[in-house]
Amino acid sequence: MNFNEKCYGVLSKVPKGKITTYKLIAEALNTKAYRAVGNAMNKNPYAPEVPCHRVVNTDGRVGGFASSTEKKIILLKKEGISIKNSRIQDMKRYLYRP
DNA sequence: CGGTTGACCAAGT
DNA sequence: GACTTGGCCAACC
Repeated sequence: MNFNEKCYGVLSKVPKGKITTYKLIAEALNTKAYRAVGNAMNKNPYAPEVPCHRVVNTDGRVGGFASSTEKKIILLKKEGISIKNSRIQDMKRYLYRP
């Protein structure tokens, strides 16, 4: 099992309507490679299976997305998360921590 | 094997 | 708030 698969494994546990952060994923894997986690998401071969759009930055920013940040925001809004100016509103409310 | 790159983070200005 | 700096770790030349 390589690093990326572990990331996908953790991410797939995030329920719909909630979000998590790159840092939390790294912590769940018992490592500090939040940056490498971002790389893993960018590749994301398990596209529909792994909801990579539910991963945001620790400071409440949405972060990036392979297609476009806008697309990510739309998806999150559809899940019931309010976003303003690429930032999560009330992130604590939606945050899912392992 | 070293250097660069990123969907990052924390602390400083 | 916004922007900069230094640090971090895996993947890829």
